[in-house]
Amino acid sequence: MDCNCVSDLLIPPVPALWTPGIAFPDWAYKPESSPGSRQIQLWHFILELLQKEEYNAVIAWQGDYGEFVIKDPDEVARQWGLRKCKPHMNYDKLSRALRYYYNKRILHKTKGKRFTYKFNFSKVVLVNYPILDMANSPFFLAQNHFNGGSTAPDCTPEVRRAIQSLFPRLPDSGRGTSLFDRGTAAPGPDGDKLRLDAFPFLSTGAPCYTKPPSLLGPYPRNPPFDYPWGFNPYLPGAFSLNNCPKLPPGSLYPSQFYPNPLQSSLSQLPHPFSSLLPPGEAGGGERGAAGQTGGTNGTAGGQPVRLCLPPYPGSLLMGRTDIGNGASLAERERGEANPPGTGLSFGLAAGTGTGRQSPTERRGGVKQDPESDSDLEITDLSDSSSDNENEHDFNIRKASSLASRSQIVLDGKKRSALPPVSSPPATAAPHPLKSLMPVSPPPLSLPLSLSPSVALHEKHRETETLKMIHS
DNA sequence: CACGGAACTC
DNA sequence: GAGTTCCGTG
Repeated sequence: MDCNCVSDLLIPPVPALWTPGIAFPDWAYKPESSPGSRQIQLWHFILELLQKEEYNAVIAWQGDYGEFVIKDPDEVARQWGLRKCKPHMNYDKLSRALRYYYNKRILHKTKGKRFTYKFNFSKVVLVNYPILDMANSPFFLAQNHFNGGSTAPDCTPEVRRAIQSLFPRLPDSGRGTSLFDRGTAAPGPDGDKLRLDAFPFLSTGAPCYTKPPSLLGPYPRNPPFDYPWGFNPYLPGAFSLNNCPKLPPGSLYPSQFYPNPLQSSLSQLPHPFSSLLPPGEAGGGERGAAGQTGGTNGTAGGQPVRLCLPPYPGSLLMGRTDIGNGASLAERERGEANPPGTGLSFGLAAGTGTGRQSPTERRGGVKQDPESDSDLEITDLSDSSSDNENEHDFNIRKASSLASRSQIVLDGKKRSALPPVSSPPATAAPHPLKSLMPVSPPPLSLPLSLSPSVALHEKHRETETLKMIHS
Protein backbone atom coordinates (compact mmCIF):
# COMPACT_ATOMS: atom_id res chain seq x y z
CA MET A 1 0.00 0.00 0.00
CA ASP A 2 0.85 3.33 -0.39
CA CYS A 3 0.42 4.08 2.96
CA ASN A 4 3.47 5.19 4.53
CA CYS A 5 2.06 4.94 7.77
CA VAL A 6 5.02 6.63 8.87
CA SER A 7 4.14 8.67 11.63
CA ASP A 8 6.91 10.86 10.88
CA LEU A 9 5.57 11.72 7.69
CA LEU A 10 4.75 15.05 8.87
CA ILE A 11 6.48 14.89 12.01
CA PRO A 12 9.91 16.08 12.28
CA PRO A 13 12.10 13.95 14.23
CA VAL A 14 13.15 16.74 16.22
CA PRO A 15 10.70 18.35 18.28
CA ALA A 16 12.31 21.49 18.48
CA LEU A 17 10.22 24.28 17.63
CA TRP A 18 10.17 24.43 14.06
CA THR A 19 9.68 27.99 13.78
CA PRO A 20 10.11 30.86 15.91
CA GLY A 21 7.25 31.60 18.00
CA ILE A 22 5.73 28.39 17.39
CA ALA A 23 6.51 26.24 20.11
CA PHE A 24 5.22 22.90 19.53
CA PRO A 25 6.34 20.62 22.16
CA ASP A 26 8.12 17.60 21.17
CA TRP A 27 5.33 15.46 21.88
CA ALA A 28 3.37 17.44 19.50
CA TYR A 29 5.33 15.83 16.84
CA LYS A 30 5.10 12.43 18.14
CA PRO A 31 1.99 10.62 17.47
CA GLU A 32 2.77 8.22 20.09
CA SER A 33 2.52 10.93 22.48
CA SER A 34 -1.01 11.42 21.81
CA PRO A 35 -2.76 11.08 24.96
CA GLY A 36 -4.78 8.09 25.36
CA SER A 37 -3.78 6.63 22.24
CA ARG A 38 -0.88 5.23 20.56
CA GLN A 39 -1.85 6.61 17.33
CA ILE A 40 -1.87 10.07 16.23
CA GLN A 41 -5.09 11.76 16.76
CA LEU A 42 -6.79 13.71 14.16
CA TRP A 43 -6.67 17.00 15.92
CA HIS A 44 -3.03 16.47 16.41
CA PHE A 45 -2.57 15.76 12.81
CA ILE A 46 -4.51 18.83 11.88
CA LEU A 47 -2.24 20.91 13.99
CA GLU A 48 0.65 19.36 12.34
CA LEU A 49 -0.53 20.34 8.97
CA LEU A 50 -1.42 23.69 10.20
CA GLN A 51 2.00 24.35 11.33
CA LYS A 52 3.61 23.37 8.14
CA GLU A 53 3.91 25.91 5.57
CA GLU A 54 3.94 23.49 2.87
CA TYR A 55 0.37 22.81 3.64
CA ASN A 56 -0.76 26.33 3.73
CA ALA A 57 -2.61 25.86 0.56
CA VAL A 58 -4.26 22.82 1.96
CA ILE A 59 -5.15 23.92 5.39
CA ALA A 60 -4.45 27.13 7.18
CA TRP A 61 -5.29 29.25 10.11
CA GLN A 62 -7.79 31.79 9.31
CA GLY A 63 -10.24 33.97 11.01
CA ASP A 64 -10.57 33.87 14.68
CA TYR A 65 -8.21 32.37 17.05
CA GLY A 66 -7.97 28.76 16.58
CA GLU A 67 -9.99 28.87 13.48
CA PHE A 68 -8.70 27.15 10.47
CA VAL A 69 -9.89 26.42 7.05
CA ILE A 70 -9.41 23.29 5.14
CA LYS A 71 -8.72 24.66 1.78
CA ASP A 72 -8.30 21.35 0.17
CA PRO A 73 -10.45 18.81 1.90
CA ASP A 74 -9.44 16.03 -0.34
CA GLU A 75 -5.82 16.60 0.22
CA VAL A 76 -6.21 16.83 3.92
CA ALA A 77 -8.14 13.63 3.85
CA ARG A 78 -5.55 12.06 1.68
CA GLN A 79 -2.81 13.03 4.04
CA TRP A 80 -4.80 11.76 6.93
CA GLY A 81 -5.41 8.54 5.15
CA LEU A 82 -1.78 8.25 4.48
CA ARG A 83 -0.97 8.73 8.04
CA LYS A 84 -3.51 6.30 9.20
CA CYS A 85 -2.99 3.90 6.43
CA LYS A 86 -6.50 4.33 5.31
CA PRO A 87 -6.31 4.61 1.60
CA HIS A 88 -9.96 5.13 1.29
CA MET A 89 -10.11 8.04 3.57
CA ASN A 90 -11.97 10.99 2.27
CA TYR A 91 -13.24 14.23 3.57
CA ASP A 92 -16.56 12.81 4.41
CA LYS A 93 -15.00 10.37 6.77
CA LEU A 94 -12.50 12.75 8.08
CA SER A 95 -15.18 15.28 8.75
CA ARG A 96 -17.12 12.69 10.66
CA ALA A 97 -14.15 12.31 12.90
CA LEU A 98 -13.97 16.03 13.27
CA ARG A 99 -17.59 16.13 14.21
CA TYR A 100 -16.90 13.78 17.02
CA TYR A 101 -14.70 16.46 18.39
CA TYR A 102 -17.64 18.71 18.81
CA ASN A 103 -18.86 16.84 21.74
CA LYS A 104 -15.46 16.60 23.12
CA ARG A 105 -15.22 20.25 22.74
CA ILE A 106 -12.01 20.03 21.04
CA LEU A 107 -13.32 21.65 17.98
CA HIS A 108 -16.38 23.28 16.77
CA LYS A 109 -17.62 24.21 13.41
CA THR A 110 -17.60 27.72 12.29
CA LYS A 111 -20.99 28.04 10.92
CA GLY A 112 -21.46 29.58 7.65
CA LYS A 113 -17.97 28.94 6.55
CA ARG A 114 -17.27 25.90 4.59
CA PHE A 115 -14.60 23.65 5.77
CA THR A 116 -13.92 25.94 8.59
CA TYR A 117 -13.47 24.69 12.09
CA LYS A 118 -12.14 26.14 15.19
CA PHE A 119 -10.12 24.68 17.94
CA ASN A 120 -11.41 25.24 21.32
CA PHE A 121 -8.39 26.61 22.92
CA SER A 122 -10.22 27.60 25.86
CA LYS A 123 -10.40 24.23 27.08
CA VAL A 124 -6.88 23.97 26.65
CA VAL A 125 -6.31 27.02 28.41
CA LEU A 126 -8.38 26.01 31.17
CA VAL A 127 -6.59 22.95 31.69
CA ASN A 128 -3.31 24.28 30.98
CA TYR A 129 -3.51 27.76 31.92
CA PRO A 130 -2.72 28.14 35.46
CA ILE A 131 -3.92 31.50 35.69
CA LEU A 132 -7.24 30.66 34.59
CA ASP A 133 -7.22 27.83 36.80
CA MET A 134 -6.57 30.04 39.52
CA ALA A 135 -9.94 31.18 39.16
CA ASN A 136 -10.82 28.04 40.80
CA SER A 137 -8.10 28.16 43.12
CA PRO A 138 -8.17 29.65 46.40
CA PHE A 139 -6.92 32.64 44.89
CA PHE A 140 -10.11 33.26 43.28
CA LEU A 141 -12.22 31.11 45.30
CA ALA A 142 -15.25 32.37 46.69
CA GLN A 143 -16.89 34.58 44.55
CA ASN A 144 -13.95 36.14 43.55
CA HIS A 145 -14.34 37.00 40.19
CA PHE A 146 -12.40 39.50 38.84
CA ASN A 147 -15.14 41.67 38.57
CA GLY A 148 -14.13 44.75 37.48
CA GLY A 149 -13.97 45.47 40.86
CA SER A 150 -17.41 46.23 41.14
CA THR A 151 -18.37 43.17 42.77
CA ALA A 152 -16.24 40.47 43.75
CA PRO A 153 -16.29 40.93 47.31
CA ASP A 154 -13.82 38.28 47.79
CA CYS A 155 -11.55 39.54 45.29
CA THR A 156 -9.49 42.00 46.98
CA PRO A 157 -8.03 44.76 45.09
CA GLU A 158 -4.73 43.26 45.62
CA VAL A 159 -5.73 40.09 44.08
CA ARG A 160 -7.28 41.82 41.29
CA ARG A 161 -4.27 43.80 40.78
CA ALA A 162 -2.15 40.78 40.77
CA ILE A 163 -4.25 39.18 38.21
CA GLN A 164 -4.35 42.15 36.17
CA SER A 165 -0.70 42.38 36.31
CA LEU A 166 -0.57 39.07 34.74
CA PHE A 167 -2.55 40.32 31.94
CA PRO A 168 -1.57 43.85 31.65
CA ARG A 169 -3.03 44.25 28.38
CA LEU A 170 -6.27 42.87 29.23
CA PRO A 171 -9.05 45.14 29.86
CA ASP A 172 -8.60 46.91 32.99
CA SER A 173 -10.29 45.24 35.69
CA GLY A 174 -11.27 48.44 37.00
CA ARG A 175 -13.94 48.63 34.50
CA GLY A 176 -16.92 46.63 34.60
CA THR A 177 -15.57 44.20 32.33
CA SER A 178 -12.71 42.40 33.28
CA LEU A 179 -11.39 39.02 33.42
CA PHE A 180 -14.35 37.70 35.13
CA ASP A 181 -17.82 38.23 34.48
CA ARG A 182 -20.53 37.37 36.75
CA GLY A 183 -22.45 35.64 34.19
CA THR A 184 -25.38 37.76 34.14
CA ALA A 185 -26.75 35.66 31.55
CA ALA A 186 -25.85 32.42 32.82
CA PRO A 187 -25.04 32.25 36.31
CA GLY A 188 -24.87 28.68 36.72
CA PRO A 189 -23.67 26.44 39.22
CA ASP A 190 -20.38 27.15 37.96
CA GLY A 191 -20.45 30.52 39.27
CA ASP A 192 -18.90 33.34 37.64
CA LYS A 193 -17.20 32.96 34.53
CA LEU A 194 -13.92 34.09 33.55
CA ARG A 195 -14.30 36.27 30.63
CA LEU A 196 -12.72 34.61 27.79
CA ASP A 197 -12.89 37.56 25.76
CA ALA A 198 -10.58 39.07 28.14
CA PHE A 199 -7.94 36.83 26.89
CA PRO A 200 -7.11 37.58 23.43
CA PHE A 201 -5.79 34.29 22.72
CA LEU A 202 -9.04 32.94 23.63
CA SER A 203 -11.03 35.21 21.73
CA THR A 204 -11.76 35.77 18.24
CA GLY A 205 -12.22 38.68 16.19
CA ALA A 206 -9.15 38.71 14.40
CA PRO A 207 -9.18 39.01 10.78
CA CYS A 208 -7.79 36.40 8.68
CA TYR A 209 -4.31 35.45 9.20
CA THR A 210 -2.13 32.98 7.76
CA LYS A 211 -0.57 32.22 10.91
CA PRO A 212 -2.25 31.49 14.00
CA PRO A 213 -3.69 34.56 15.34
CA SER A 214 -1.80 34.42 18.38
CA LEU A 215 1.24 34.48 16.42
CA LEU A 216 0.31 37.68 15.01
CA GLY A 217 1.54 39.56 17.82
CA PRO A 218 1.70 43.16 18.12
CA TYR A 219 5.32 42.99 17.93
CA PRO A 220 7.45 42.17 15.13
CA ARG A 221 6.32 39.16 13.58
CA ASN A 222 9.15 38.15 11.65
CA PRO A 223 11.50 37.48 14.18
CA PRO A 224 10.14 35.02 16.25
CA PHE A 225 7.20 36.03 17.97
CA ASP A 226 7.91 36.42 21.43
CA TYR A 227 5.16 35.86 23.65
CA PRO A 228 5.52 37.23 26.89
CA TRP A 229 5.88 34.47 29.22
CA GLY A 230 6.23 32.42 26.26
CA PHE A 231 2.72 31.82 25.93
CA ASN A 232 1.53 31.04 22.59
CA PRO A 233 -2.05 30.20 22.29
CA TYR A 234 -1.33 28.20 19.41
CA LEU A 235 1.14 26.10 21.03
CA PRO A 236 0.29 22.56 21.05
CA GLY A 237 1.33 22.42 24.50
CA ALA A 238 -2.00 23.17 25.42
CA PHE A 239 -3.14 20.08 24.03
CA SER A 240 -0.46 18.04 24.69
CA LEU A 241 0.02 16.27 27.54
CA ASN A 242 2.67 13.90 27.29
CA ASN A 243 5.71 15.56 28.02
CA CYS A 244 4.94 16.27 31.38
CA PRO A 245 6.55 14.84 34.24
CA LYS A 246 4.58 13.29 36.78
CA LEU A 247 1.77 14.89 38.42
CA PRO A 248 1.45 15.40 41.92
CA PRO A 249 -0.81 13.00 43.43
CA GLY A 250 -4.24 14.11 43.38
CA SER A 251 -3.91 16.36 40.63
CA LEU A 252 -6.70 16.66 38.34
CA TYR A 253 -4.90 16.76 35.24
CA PRO A 254 -2.95 14.22 33.55
CA SER A 255 0.58 14.46 34.01
CA GLN A 256 0.93 15.40 30.59
CA PHE A 257 -0.21 18.74 31.40
CA TYR A 258 2.36 19.36 33.78
CA PRO A 259 5.49 18.69 32.16
CA ASN A 260 5.41 21.49 30.29
CA PRO A 261 5.78 20.99 26.80
CA LEU A 262 6.21 24.53 26.63
CA GLN A 263 8.88 24.32 28.94
CA SER A 264 11.14 25.63 26.66
CA SER A 265 9.18 28.53 26.42
CA LEU A 266 7.02 28.93 29.31
CA SER A 267 8.98 27.33 31.85
CA GLN A 268 11.73 29.59 31.47
CA LEU A 269 9.73 32.54 31.98
CA PRO A 270 9.32 34.01 35.23
CA HIS A 271 6.04 33.38 36.55
CA PRO A 272 4.04 36.31 37.25
CA PHE A 273 3.11 34.93 40.49
CA SER A 274 6.45 33.85 41.39
CA SER A 275 6.82 36.68 43.62
CA LEU A 276 3.76 35.61 45.33
CA LEU A 277 4.74 32.12 45.77
CA PRO A 278 6.36 30.81 48.72
CA PRO A 279 9.93 30.34 48.27
CA GLY A 280 9.74 26.71 48.13
CA GLU A 281 7.19 26.65 45.55
CA ALA A 282 8.40 29.36 43.57
CA GLY A 283 11.51 27.84 42.54
CA GLY A 284 11.43 26.34 39.43
CA GLY A 285 12.38 23.56 37.78
CA GLU A 286 15.19 23.14 35.91
CA ARG A 287 14.05 22.30 32.68
CA GLY A 288 14.08 25.52 31.34
CA ALA A 289 17.12 25.80 29.60
CA ALA A 290 17.18 22.58 28.12
CA GLY A 291 14.09 23.26 26.60
CA GLN A 292 13.73 22.37 23.36
CA THR A 293 16.55 20.47 22.88
CA GLY A 294 15.69 17.21 23.51
CA GLY A 295 12.38 17.24 23.81
CA THR A 296 12.53 14.82 26.27
CA ASN A 297 10.11 15.45 28.64
CA GLY A 298 11.27 16.60 31.35
CA THR A 299 11.15 16.06 34.56
CA ALA A 300 13.51 18.35 35.27
CA GLY A 301 15.40 17.30 37.94
CA GLY A 302 12.79 15.87 39.77
CA GLN A 303 10.96 18.85 40.42
CA PRO A 304 7.88 18.58 38.60
CA VAL A 305 6.66 21.73 37.53
CA ARG A 306 3.15 21.99 38.04
CA LEU A 307 2.30 25.09 36.75
CA CYS A 308 3.01 26.05 33.45
CA LEU A 309 3.16 29.62 33.03
CA PRO A 310 0.17 31.17 31.79
CA PRO A 311 0.29 32.16 28.39
CA TYR A 312 0.76 35.61 28.33
CA PRO A 313 -1.55 37.35 26.22
CA GLY A 314 0.93 39.74 25.20
CA SER A 315 0.39 39.11 21.72
CA LEU A 316 -3.05 39.03 22.50
CA LEU A 317 -2.78 42.15 23.91
CA MET A 318 -3.23 43.95 21.06
CA GLY A 319 -5.40 41.53 20.58
CA ARG A 320 -8.51 42.38 21.08
CA THR A 321 -8.28 45.03 18.76
CA ASP A 322 -6.59 43.52 16.10
CA ILE A 323 -7.08 40.07 16.66
CA GLY A 324 -10.21 38.91 17.61
CA ASN A 325 -11.64 37.18 20.09
CA GLY A 326 -13.22 34.45 20.40
CA ALA A 327 -12.35 31.63 21.82
CA SER A 328 -14.06 29.70 24.17
CA LEU A 329 -12.85 28.64 27.23
CA ALA A 330 -12.30 25.63 28.76
CA GLU A 331 -13.62 24.50 31.78
CA ARG A 332 -12.54 21.66 33.47
CA GLU A 333 -15.01 19.31 34.39
CA ARG A 334 -13.89 16.63 36.40
CA GLY A 335 -15.74 17.96 39.02
CA GLU A 336 -15.25 15.13 41.00
CA ALA A 337 -12.86 16.29 43.07
CA ASN A 338 -11.00 18.76 41.99
CA PRO A 339 -7.76 17.81 42.69
CA PRO A 340 -5.93 20.01 44.52
CA GLY A 341 -4.46 22.40 42.64
CA THR A 342 -2.69 21.00 40.14
CA GLY A 343 -0.93 23.12 38.21
CA LEU A 344 -2.53 23.85 35.29
CA SER A 345 -0.43 24.31 32.63
CA PHE A 346 -1.78 25.24 29.57
CA GLY A 347 -0.81 25.16 26.19
CA LEU A 348 -2.15 25.69 22.97
CA ALA A 349 -1.46 24.31 19.95
CA ALA A 350 -1.35 25.78 16.90
CA GLY A 351 1.42 26.81 15.18
CA THR A 352 1.36 28.64 12.34
CA GLY A 353 3.28 27.88 9.80
CA THR A 354 5.20 30.23 8.35
CA GLY A 355 5.73 29.45 5.23
CA ARG A 356 8.04 28.65 2.98
CA GLN A 357 7.20 27.04 -0.12
CA SER A 358 3.99 26.48 -1.51
CA PRO A 359 2.25 23.47 -0.57
CA THR A 360 0.89 21.08 -2.79
CA GLU A 361 -1.81 22.76 -4.29
CA ARG A 362 -4.45 20.63 -5.47
CA ARG A 363 -7.50 22.52 -5.04
CA GLY A 364 -8.42 25.52 -3.34
CA GLY A 365 -10.71 26.54 -0.80
CA VAL A 366 -10.92 28.21 2.30
CA LYS A 367 -11.24 26.58 5.47
CA GLN A 368 -10.11 26.55 8.91
CA ASP A 369 -9.02 24.14 11.37
CA PRO A 370 -8.88 23.93 15.01
CA GLU A 371 -6.97 22.12 17.44
CA SER A 372 -7.45 20.67 20.66
CA ASP A 373 -6.85 17.77 22.59
CA SER A 374 -9.18 15.25 23.35
CA ASP A 375 -7.69 14.53 26.55
CA LEU A 376 -7.96 17.96 27.37
CA GLU A 377 -11.18 18.98 28.21
CA ILE A 378 -12.00 21.75 26.19
CA THR A 379 -15.01 23.37 27.17
CA ASP A 380 -16.66 25.93 25.37
CA LEU A 381 -18.59 27.63 27.88
CA SER A 382 -20.14 29.81 25.53
CA ASP A 383 -22.24 27.26 24.26
CA SER A 384 -21.88 23.90 25.05
CA SER A 385 -22.95 22.80 21.93
CA SER A 386 -20.76 23.75 19.42
CA ASP A 387 -20.51 26.68 17.83
CA ASN A 388 -20.39 29.83 19.24
CA GLU A 389 -17.57 31.36 18.24
CA ASN A 390 -17.32 34.39 20.01
CA GLU A 391 -17.91 34.85 23.36
CA HIS A 392 -17.06 32.17 25.39
CA ASP A 393 -17.13 32.59 28.86
CA PHE A 394 -14.95 30.74 30.89
CA ASN A 395 -16.57 28.94 33.47
CA ILE A 396 -14.88 28.78 36.50
CA ARG A 397 -15.55 25.88 38.40
CA LYS A 398 -16.04 26.08 41.82
CA ALA A 399 -13.28 26.21 43.51
CA SER A 400 -12.75 23.37 45.07
CA SER A 401 -10.43 22.45 42.77
CA LEU A 402 -7.34 23.93 43.23
CA ALA A 403 -7.72 24.60 46.56
CA SER A 404 -5.13 22.62 47.69
CA ARG A 405 -2.08 23.79 46.50
CA SER A 406 -1.70 26.21 44.32
CA GLN A 407 0.06 24.90 41.92
CA ILE A 408 1.81 27.65 41.14
CA VAL A 409 4.94 26.22 41.27
CA LEU A 410 7.01 27.36 38.65
CA ASP A 411 10.12 26.39 37.62
CA GLY A 412 12.29 28.82 38.29
CA LYS A 413 15.23 28.13 36.65
CA LYS A 414 17.09 30.65 35.10
CA ARG A 415 14.60 33.12 34.61
CA SER A 416 17.10 35.53 35.50
CA ALA A 417 18.58 34.95 32.27
CA LEU A 418 15.54 36.16 30.72
CA PRO A 419 15.57 39.36 29.05
CA PRO A 420 14.44 42.35 30.73
CA VAL A 421 10.99 42.62 31.12
CA SER A 422 9.60 45.57 29.84
CA SER A 423 10.93 45.53 26.56
CA PRO A 424 8.63 44.27 24.11
CA PRO A 425 9.35 40.89 23.10
CA ALA A 426 9.62 42.09 19.77
CA THR A 427 13.17 42.25 19.91
CA ALA A 428 14.46 39.34 18.35
CA ALA A 429 16.01 37.11 20.67
CA PRO A 430 18.61 34.70 19.82
CA HIS A 431 16.21 32.01 20.15
CA PRO A 432 12.63 32.49 19.95
CA LEU A 433 12.11 30.74 23.09
CA LYS A 434 14.74 32.45 24.87
CA SER A 435 13.29 35.69 24.44
CA LEU A 436 10.29 34.77 26.21
CA MET A 437 9.64 37.20 28.75
CA PRO A 438 6.71 38.89 29.98
CA VAL A 439 5.94 41.93 28.25
CA SER A 440 5.59 43.68 31.34
CA PRO A 441 6.68 42.17 34.40
CA PRO A 442 4.00 41.73 36.66
CA PRO A 443 4.66 43.98 39.36
CA LEU A 444 2.99 42.17 41.98
CA SER A 445 3.51 43.50 45.22
CA LEU A 446 0.98 42.29 47.49
CA PRO A 447 1.09 42.72 51.09
CA LEU A 448 2.05 39.65 52.76
CA SER A 449 -1.20 39.28 54.30
CA LEU A 450 -2.69 39.42 50.99
CA SER A 451 -0.19 37.45 49.26
CA PRO A 452 -1.59 34.77 47.15
CA SER A 453 0.24 32.15 48.90
CA VAL A 454 -1.30 33.09 52.08
CA ALA A 455 -4.58 33.45 50.50
CA LEU A 456 -4.23 30.09 48.99
CA HIS A 457 -3.56 28.51 52.20
CA GLU A 458 -6.49 30.10 53.69
CA LYS A 459 -8.62 29.14 50.89
CA HIS A 460 -7.39 25.73 51.07
CA ARG A 461 -8.40 25.55 54.58
CA GLU A 462 -11.74 26.79 53.74
CA THR A 463 -12.09 24.29 51.08
CA GLU A 464 -11.13 21.53 53.30
CA THR A 465 -13.60 22.61 55.78
CA LEU A 466 -16.27 22.71 53.22
CA LYS A 467 -15.40 19.31 52.06
CA MET A 468 -15.71 17.97 55.46
CA ILE A 469 -18.98 19.57 55.85
CA HIS A 470 -20.05 18.20 52.63
CA SER A 471 -19.11 14.78 53.39
C1' DC B 1 -21.98 20.54 2.81
C1' DA B 2 -23.02 19.48 7.43
C1' DC B 3 -24.86 16.59 11.02
C1' DG B 4 -25.13 12.61 13.74
C1' DG B 5 -26.67 7.66 14.51
C1' DA B 6 -25.08 3.02 14.23
C1' DA B 7 -22.09 -0.68 13.57
C1' DC B 8 -17.54 -1.93 13.26
C1' DT B 9 -12.35 -1.97 13.61
C1' DC B 10 -8.04 -1.48 15.87
C1' DG C 1 -11.15 5.30 23.14
C1' DA C 2 -10.68 7.06 18.64
C1' DG C 3 -11.71 6.80 14.88
C1' DT C 4 -13.74 4.46 10.17
C1' DT C 5 -17.38 3.37 7.29
C1' DC C 6 -21.97 3.83 5.85
C1' DC C 7 -25.91 6.21 5.56
C1' DG C 8 -30.21 8.96 6.17
C1' DT C 9 -31.61 13.66 6.91
C1' DG C 10 -31.67 18.62 6.31
